[in-house]
Amino acid sequence: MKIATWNINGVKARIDTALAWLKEAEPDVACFQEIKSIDENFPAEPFRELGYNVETHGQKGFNGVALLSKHPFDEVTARLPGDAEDEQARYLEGVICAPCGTIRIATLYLPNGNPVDSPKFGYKLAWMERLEKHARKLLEEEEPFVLAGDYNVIPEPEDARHPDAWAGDALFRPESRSAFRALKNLGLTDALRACHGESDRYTFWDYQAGAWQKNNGIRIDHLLLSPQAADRLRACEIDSHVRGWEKPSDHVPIWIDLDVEA
DNA sequence: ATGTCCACCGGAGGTGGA
Repeated sequence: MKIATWNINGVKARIDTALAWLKEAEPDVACFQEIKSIDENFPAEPFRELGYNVETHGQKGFNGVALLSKHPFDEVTARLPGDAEDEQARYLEGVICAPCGTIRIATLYLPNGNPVDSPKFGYKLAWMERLEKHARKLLEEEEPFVLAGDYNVIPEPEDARHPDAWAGDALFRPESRSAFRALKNLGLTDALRACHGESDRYTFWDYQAGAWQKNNGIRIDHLLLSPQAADRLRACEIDSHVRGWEKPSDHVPIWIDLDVEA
């Protein structure tokens, strides 16, 4: 079963690119972030024509996440628990019913957190604490699950081409990295690092200053796996070539292959 | 030397967000 995640940076602007990639990659499940659309305006039909069931949790103008699955959904839940006041559309979790069994998959768009001297950084860290608490609860079930998305965290220096340039940025602040480590220390597996030890594997290249051409990238899109999912991890790859397409997102898809019959 | 892009509002380009 192939599960992918991709910050598409606007579904309206990216519809052709997204459809082209889905046709090429043929994931069973795709997690999208930054759809920048309300649910009513999400162009679900072209995705349905490719055989996907579509679930969205959007808001006007920015943020917004979506789940696409070739298998039917069961108990889809929007919003990360822990703050009833949080109106930002950043989390959608669904249980997928595949012939071989069920798997829980979340699409998440973790707050950027910049500038760090603003309330945005506190919001990011609070959101990460809520995510840890929620993951802790999911782990009690001892079932396969995947937390996939744009974490807006550079976990280690080797996850940036120029780590020094990110010193002080919310994506690389010790507090953000520590919160990401805390998540992993619950017993979750960073799929890319489980499959590839070497550096120079990035998922984001800024639109500015020729970052893609210079390979000035960072790794901020991650799939964290429960032990029951990690046991079945066969592969994890980054579709970097998509960054070189016409009208690209600044992020590229990253996917895993799990050893379960799709 | 940010050298960019997206969406909103409103009906041209400024603004917020990344």
